Amino acid sequence: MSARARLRLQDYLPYRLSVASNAVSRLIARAYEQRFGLKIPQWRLIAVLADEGPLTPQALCGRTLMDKVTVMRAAQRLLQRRLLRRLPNRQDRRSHRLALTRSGARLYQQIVPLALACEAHLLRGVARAEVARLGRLLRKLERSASAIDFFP
Amino acid sequence: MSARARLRLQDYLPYRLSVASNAVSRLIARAYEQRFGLKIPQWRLIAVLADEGPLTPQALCGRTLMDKVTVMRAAQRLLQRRLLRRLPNRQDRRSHRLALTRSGARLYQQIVPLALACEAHLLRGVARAEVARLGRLLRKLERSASAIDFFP
DNA sequence: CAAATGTAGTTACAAATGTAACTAATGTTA
DNA sequence: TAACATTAGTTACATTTGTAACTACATTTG
Repeated sequence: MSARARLRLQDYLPYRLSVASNAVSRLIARAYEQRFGLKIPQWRLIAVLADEGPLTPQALCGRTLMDKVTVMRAAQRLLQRRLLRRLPNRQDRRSHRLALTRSGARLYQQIVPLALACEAHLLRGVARAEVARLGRLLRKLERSASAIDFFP
Repeated sequence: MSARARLRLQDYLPYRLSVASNAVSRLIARAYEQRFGLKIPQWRLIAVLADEGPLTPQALCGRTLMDKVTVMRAAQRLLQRRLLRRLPNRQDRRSHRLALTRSGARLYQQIVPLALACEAHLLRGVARAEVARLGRLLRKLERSASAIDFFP
């Protein structure tokens, strides 16, 4: 391939994906920060714990795909604010389970409508079927990108 | 809405988008870093300058959607490595235009095939029409997300 | 079961990123 | 045109984020 290859950044998928994701993250981050004083990792922990009940930090890493330091820092802040508390873990004394407190659960109930409204705003005018396709495609991209350690 | 609202993080679009974008960015970042010693912002400048010719930092902000400090830092590194050089700007003496050097252009020619291969790998098995739809959808999300300053 | 190895959570440090202040030039208008 | 406001680029600082070391417990294995 000696012919002068070219590439338009505007149409380059990784670029488009990054720009779109940054814009969306910014929007969400501001919304949660202003209203509830929550960073995105904190919100993610709350969302998962509300959905699945008490989990170890380890398990939270798996569910949120954030690394353990990120989970740790988010949890620390939430513990300070008494939105989470620690339950002992009999199976493994190195570990513990994190659980929402009453006020954590209340906060969750307040956030959900905002979260759903954000999503609805972003997807306004997009057909349900297309949203579903987008979801599947994003998962596929994620898998393809994670599948390899360094590129061919 | 007093009924106990719920939200599955796994199916929440902003979450999926963020996770997919992170995975892809990671992949690309490693590929460029290892082979060419380039960070993503540096690669973006090169890509745009190769495509459009000399531009001011200001103009590069517009094209790449990165802020001026990011552009500045990327440009600085590329100037050090003599992949870029500065051309004077007669219209405005505060400013200057950035241009690829010969070796910058050569590097670009080396990167393009890798960049295209990365994209192809990510999109393997996805129909052209679907790729096009994805592109449009990502642009739409970006616009919706940028359109408002803070949420309703 | 004792030594070695691995793992969960934590802490400390380094690098990247964003925000705000600064400088020099431009443009605006009274 | 002198004073004021704005803009491009830069620099400095604070925050965020990722990486690597550390501690306590658990698991493996000779």
